Order: sequence, then structure tokens, then C-alpha cells
Amino acid sequence: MKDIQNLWTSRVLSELENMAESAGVESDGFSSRLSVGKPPKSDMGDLSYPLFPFAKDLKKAAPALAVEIAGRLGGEEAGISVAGPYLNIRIDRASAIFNLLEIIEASGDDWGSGDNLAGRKVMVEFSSPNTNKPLHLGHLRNDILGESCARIIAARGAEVQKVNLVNDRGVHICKSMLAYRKFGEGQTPETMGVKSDRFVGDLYVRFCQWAREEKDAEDEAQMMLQAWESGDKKIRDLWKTMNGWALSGIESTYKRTGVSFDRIYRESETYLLGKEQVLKGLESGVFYKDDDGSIRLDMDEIGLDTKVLLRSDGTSVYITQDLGTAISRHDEWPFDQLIYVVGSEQEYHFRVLFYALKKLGFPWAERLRHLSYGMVNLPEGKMKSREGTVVDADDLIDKLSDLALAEIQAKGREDDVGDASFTAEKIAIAALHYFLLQVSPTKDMIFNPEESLSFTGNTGPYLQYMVARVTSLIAKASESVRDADVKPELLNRDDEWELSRRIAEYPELVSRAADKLDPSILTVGLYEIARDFSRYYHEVPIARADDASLAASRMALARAVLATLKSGFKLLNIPYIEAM
RNA sequence: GCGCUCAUAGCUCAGCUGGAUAGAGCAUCGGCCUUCUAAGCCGAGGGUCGCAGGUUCGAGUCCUGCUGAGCGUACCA
Repeated sequence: MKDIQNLWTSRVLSELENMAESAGVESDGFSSRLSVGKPPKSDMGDLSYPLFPFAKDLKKAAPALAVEIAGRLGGEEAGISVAGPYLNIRIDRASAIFNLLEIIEASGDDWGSGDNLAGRKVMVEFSSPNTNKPLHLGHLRNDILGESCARIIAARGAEVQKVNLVNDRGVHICKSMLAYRKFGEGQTPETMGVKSDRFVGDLYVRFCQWAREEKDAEDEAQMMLQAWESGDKKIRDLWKTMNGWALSGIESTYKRTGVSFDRIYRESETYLLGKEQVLKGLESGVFYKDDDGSIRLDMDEIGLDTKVLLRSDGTSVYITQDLGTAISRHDEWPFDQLIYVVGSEQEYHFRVLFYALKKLGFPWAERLRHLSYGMVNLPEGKMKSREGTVVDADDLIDKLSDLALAEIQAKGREDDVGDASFTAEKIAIAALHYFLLQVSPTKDMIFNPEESLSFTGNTGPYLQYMVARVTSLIAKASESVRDADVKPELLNRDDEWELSRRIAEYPELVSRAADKLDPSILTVGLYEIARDFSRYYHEVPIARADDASLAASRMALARAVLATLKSGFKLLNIPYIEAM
């Protein structure tokens, strides 16, 4: 379909160039100024070319240009019409649909994928949990953005490695450990019957309560961190045990949501990296030693202040580690691009990091990218752990899953869906992921626990429902319909054309989503396809159409819808279920 | 103070490189289940695209200023 459009564009362009030549004017910028759109109504045609930009050069009013080009290209008979300054073109729909259906049929599971990123190695870092508490709603946005972007980039041909940098050391872990010693000694997640990451998180909360009464609490935590740093055996053992609890709990949440990693880095293993790099940079004059003894980066060149890369006592700061981690990752797996999926509050950090790497002379520093996303807020404002308003990931999914199960039961569809609680869980994940991906990544979003995750309207479950309907439609088609010939010329309705057109655009949407690292581009496209199909489904009989060929042709279109939605589901990490 | 981001219907959000009458969902009101799954479909109402200028044949989209919100501007992570 794209080919046909390109063909028309080049035809119109060459006419414009001819006209320029005979008028004796330059036509250099014409091709970039010629844009193609879609007429507001489908009976006006399928493609539209506004001719305003050429009026001045060709010294003719745009409407006159339209008339002239229409004439040169064959006029009404060739499907060309003029609406004021617009040149509208009706394309051969039957053959366009025929091509589309053939391509989809042939590409199978690869529909939507492409090779414009082939040969490119891209590392995507996301999630970055702390091991002192379970995942919350903010992590869920991070996780689904990272997972989805990784899948989208891979679909366009890149070789992708998903990595997670677990923050498993620091004073926050010590706080949980301290609380364990004070209040939880001897107990385990098993004895308490609590999910293991929750167990650790509860201890952290316990510490915070205790710290409000006990002035020395914070100091004790700091002392424990020092003991940890010096390798105190008992502290290290406890640390290992509690990190194990936290991580296994977090991993089970990943499993639930369908998020996975190719490589897990632990901060305890990487936090000493980078010091050497900073010293090297100091030697080569890229960094400098300040009067106070700290090693710094001067960022005057990019309009920023200075940044400490190594404390005056020689210890590392946050950015020292990231510097070292990036370099050692590239040594290990020479990526062309590294994408950090991290909240927008760290934009400054990444500007500094990328600049420092560039100054150190790494050519790949140019291709680093911070996928900066906004916060998830509640209607009353930020989630605050102190006020207990943090939305826990597991709790949220549990609640959604219960609601979905109740819905299945209310509809009396337990038998149809097979395993009702399994299906309910998949519906819950769809609702959650779709909700989180729908909003452009850069924007903050508001999560209303009561309303945000509904199952009706423009939602994940709506898409799943359409997929379930098409699946069932295909399963129920009679033998004669399955054997009949597909004749795309029978698909001559406007709604069939609109639907085909949206489906045809899908690969481009994937490509754009990959380019912008924005899965919301896909949610919009998939919703429109599902909605158009749903209308169509209500409007006309598909498998039950009077004529077997007509039914077969409509079924072919339905299969194209299914192929597109299924592909999109994979990229957005929305579970595919056959029935609901 | 300075920097970055955002402001579109009552609410939550779309709106690709500027193009014809700004779109969805939720909520409200009214219709449609003896026919392929009603988690659906159809219809109605609802807008000075924060404000003011500018560029352009044309601005929700680009530029400037203002207002408001969020984030950042650590030898925290």
C-alpha cells in the first residue's frame, strides 16, 4: 500500500518539476515540500496532496495547479479529483487490499517486523529495583516501558540485550537488616507466610517507625554499612540472605508480568568500578583535581557547572559507578547503543554521564540514550511511602485479577475460558500494561485506583476481547467458507478499506515506535484497528456472509486483523488469550 | 535564581515531519442481545487547544513573552 502511495507521490512530483522547468524556475526543494495526506472524507479519495507550497514558485494559485496536474495525470478516469487547492487521488483499492492480505499471509509471525535496525546491538537497562522493598506502581511503568521498547527495537532487526542493575547495597538495605536484628531475628518469609520481598519491605517500614523514636537509629544503620564495606562476615551473611529474599520475591513479580532480563548486574559488584576510569581521565587532563581534593568534571562547555566524580576522600559517588559500568558493559558486549530507562528526575545525571563518557573519548557515547519517563502520581499527588500511599505492584495485580475473575463469573463464562483464574490474571496484566503504555513516556500520568484500570472502552481487555472474538470466528468458520476462494475485489465497502488501510500502516507504526522509543504509538494504532473491526463485525456478517467467496474474503481480512493485534500484543507485552 | 518538561472536553489521554470541520475512552442521557462472544455496537450533549503576541497561504503543532504545575540544579542514590 505504501508502494502505491510512493508511486503517486513521485508522479505528482515529476509533474510539478515539469511545470517548474517550463516556467523556468528551480524545483530543488519540491520533493521535501510535497506532503501526502488523507482527505477528510473517504469518498473524496484516498490520498491528498496540498499544493499551497508551490503556488509562489510556479506563479499560479494552488487550485489552478491542482486542476492542471489532475489533467496531466489523466483526470477523473485515473481516479484523480480536485478539491480547491488539494489534489485527491483514489487508488485501486482491490489490488491494494489483495497485496496487503498476501503480504500478511506470507509474513506470518513476522508481520510488522523489519530490518531497518539490522546489525545494530542495543542494550536496554531498566527496572533497577532496590532490594529493601517490593516493586511498586512506578517500577511497573519502568518495567513495561523497558520491556516493550526492547521488543519493539528487536522487531525492527536490532540485536537487543535487556539488563537490570539491581541496587543491592547501601544504607537502605542496612535499615532492613537492622530491623531484622532488632525485631525479626529467627523469622523467615516462610514462617511468617509472607512473600519474601514483602517480608524485607515490612522490616524497612519497621525501621522507619523505630527511627522516629530512636535518635541513634540512622547512625546505627550507617555503622552497619561501614561494617558491610569492611566485609564483616556476619553482616555479609545476613545481607546475602535478605537480598536473596528480596530478589526472589521481585523475580516472581517479573515472571507474573512477563518481564525478563538477559543479564542482571548487582551494584555490589559494580560500585567500585569507574574509579580507575576517573583517575585515567585525570591523567589525560579530561578531569581535574579541585582545591578541596575532589576530582571533577568541568561542564562549562555545555552550560553546566562542575560535577564531582570522586570524593576528596577517594571514594566513589553514584556517577562514578555508572561511568565504570557503562565502560565495562561495552567491553563485554560492544553495543552500538545503550538505552537507560530511568525516570525524568535523573535527566541531569545522564547529561553529565554522557558528557563525561564523550570527554573520555568513547565514540559510542554519542549513541547513549536516556529514555526519560514521567512519574505515576495519584489524584491527590505523589505516592509517599511515609503516608502509606505507595501502590504495591503485587497488590495491584491481585486486585485487578480478582475483579477480572468476578467479571468472568458474572458473565457465566468459566467453562468457555478454560482456566478462569489464569485468564483473569492475563486480563489484569493487559489492563495494567495497556494503561501504562497508553500515555507518552515523557509525560507524568495520574493513576486513579478506583477508575484508571477499567476493563471497558479503550483498554487492554477491550483489545483482548476483539482478539478472542476473531479467534472464535476463525474456529467456527465452516468447511465451505474455509475452502472458498478469497476475492479481494469483493471487499469493496468503505469500512473494509479503512480497516485495511490501518492494518497496512502497522509496520510503519512499529518503526516509528522504535525510533521514538514510544510504545504509545502502537497502543493508539492497535486500538483503532480493534475498534474499526468491532464496528465492522456488528455491521456485516463475516463467516456467515451469503456468498462463500465473500465470507472467505472477509475472513481473510479478519485474519489480517488478528495477525496485527497478536503482533502488537507481543510488542506491548499484553497477554494473548484465545477466549474470554 | 537558573535549567529541563508539561498545560487540548467535567475526568484520563491521543493528535506523525505545520495542511481541509481538533479526536478517543470514562462519566451523563437515549437506543440495540431468537443470528459469527453485549468486556460489544449506535446516537446525543460537552472545546476561545493556559494567556498574549509573532512567523506562514495555513498554527493545537514552530518562535518570543507571561501565568500555572512537576522535576532538577549534592562530595545522596
